[in-house]
Amino acid sequence: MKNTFGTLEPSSLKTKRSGLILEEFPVFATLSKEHLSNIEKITRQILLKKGSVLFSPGDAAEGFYAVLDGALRMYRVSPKGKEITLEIAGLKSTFAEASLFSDTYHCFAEALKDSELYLIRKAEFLNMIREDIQFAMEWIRILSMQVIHLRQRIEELSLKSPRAKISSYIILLAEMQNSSSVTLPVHRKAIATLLGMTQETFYRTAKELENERIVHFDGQKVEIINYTLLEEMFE
Amino acid sequence: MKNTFGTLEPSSLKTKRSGLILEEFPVFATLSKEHLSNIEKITRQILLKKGSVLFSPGDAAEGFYAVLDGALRMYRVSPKGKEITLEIAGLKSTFAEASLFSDTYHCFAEALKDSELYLIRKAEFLNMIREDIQFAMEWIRILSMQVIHLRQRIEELSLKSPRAKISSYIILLAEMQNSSSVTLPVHRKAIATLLGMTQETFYRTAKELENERIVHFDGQKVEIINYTLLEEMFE
DNA sequence: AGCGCCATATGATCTAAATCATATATGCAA
DNA sequence: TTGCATATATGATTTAGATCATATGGCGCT
Repeated sequence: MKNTFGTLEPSSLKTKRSGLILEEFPVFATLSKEHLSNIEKITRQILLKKGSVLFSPGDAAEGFYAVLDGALRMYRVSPKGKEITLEIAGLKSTFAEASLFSDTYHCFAEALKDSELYLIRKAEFLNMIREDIQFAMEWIRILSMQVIHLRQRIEELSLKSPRAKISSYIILLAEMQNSSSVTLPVHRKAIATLLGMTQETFYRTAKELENERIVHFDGQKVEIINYTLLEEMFE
Repeated sequence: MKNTFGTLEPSSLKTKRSGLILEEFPVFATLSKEHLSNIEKITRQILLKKGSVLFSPGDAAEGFYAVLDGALRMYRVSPKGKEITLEIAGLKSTFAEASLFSDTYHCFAEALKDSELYLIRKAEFLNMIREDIQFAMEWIRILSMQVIHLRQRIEELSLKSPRAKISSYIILLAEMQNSSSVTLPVHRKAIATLLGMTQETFYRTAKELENERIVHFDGQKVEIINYTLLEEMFE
């Protein structure tokens, strides 16, 4: 099922772009055009077929990645073979930033859809930081924000009830996408795993929330009907 | 029970120290003596009584903290009043680093024991970074490591079975303390909460692991008897 | 020394979520 | 277009962990 590696034909790209592609990434929002353009100079485009594995634990860390199209899942495999999803990187998100200070990757990264990525090369990026204190400060800020975001994820996982977890996740998405109509980055099965529950429980609980007129699911779209009630789901 | 604030008499300090106190902090291990000494110049000593609250959500962020003695718990309170422990900061650990880029704290910090802290002042610290690219690079490395550490916590929480969580936590402690005989930073009740389970489940599961001759509990000490088996507890 | 509080500890019961089982819908591929 | 694989969906049963109850032990305070 999972290819060791897979590439797409460049011709299969939906859109041709020009200029500063990374500009649209929330994580880079505060960077100057010059910084962004400098980053884009040290990137390499990567096209991945759905199911293909980008890297595995122990692989030499080449840098970190920006998701231009598609979605990837980071996961580890326990000794007994159980997969634990660490993160889902959707559209306009970055992942594996910590690889800058590690020789190797420490988890699997697998494309959940056909995906287009930028690899931001490690050595070149570190040089950019070293030579530009302004940029270093920005990067420190970005990492600090990441720490805050991860703490939120931890909080989310600690909320034991499925409805609390799902509500928290939908609110997170709404904040990221800055809209009350959010798009699930990947299929529900993968989200269930990310939130540490079974598909069955996810579907059932989602249906409950829908019956209570708190949210409305329509394919990959989720409409938040009652934001206040949704926030109160944290028990 | 919880005081709004509480201080100890300086005379109650167990030890008088001199020189570079922060040198013994793993997180600062790679910093030069000069950097360390510069950091110590911008600290303020804080003494806290057990149960007192250092900061609450919304309080102006003064900086981050280093635990010289004692232990603190960071937690949030859900709308329904449930407390979620985000982190336990024990001896020689730091916390609230992300406050450098936030105007306010976003959780509660409560002393679980009488504690001695250094507050590392925000503005001064940011200046130190800005004026020293070497130091900035080190701080970026430290934040990156933090990101990795938080991801491990997420993985730990996703492991659903209590024995997997407890095993994972003991291994984490063993790695941090670099020994097969680890000391629990705080009482088990608090650890149970951190790991997202009830005290009862923690005690029971711990006893199981003890009966299976995998670990041995003796007060705050935990002896790892069979490291290999412990690692295999991740189901 | 004595009291009281809280951590530690364990049993009994209850319940929510996992598991097992299956059915329908949907998207992709031949 | 049909067919297969996979996502979505839901019911029945099982079970692990939460909850409730209660007991013991150790430490600090007066």
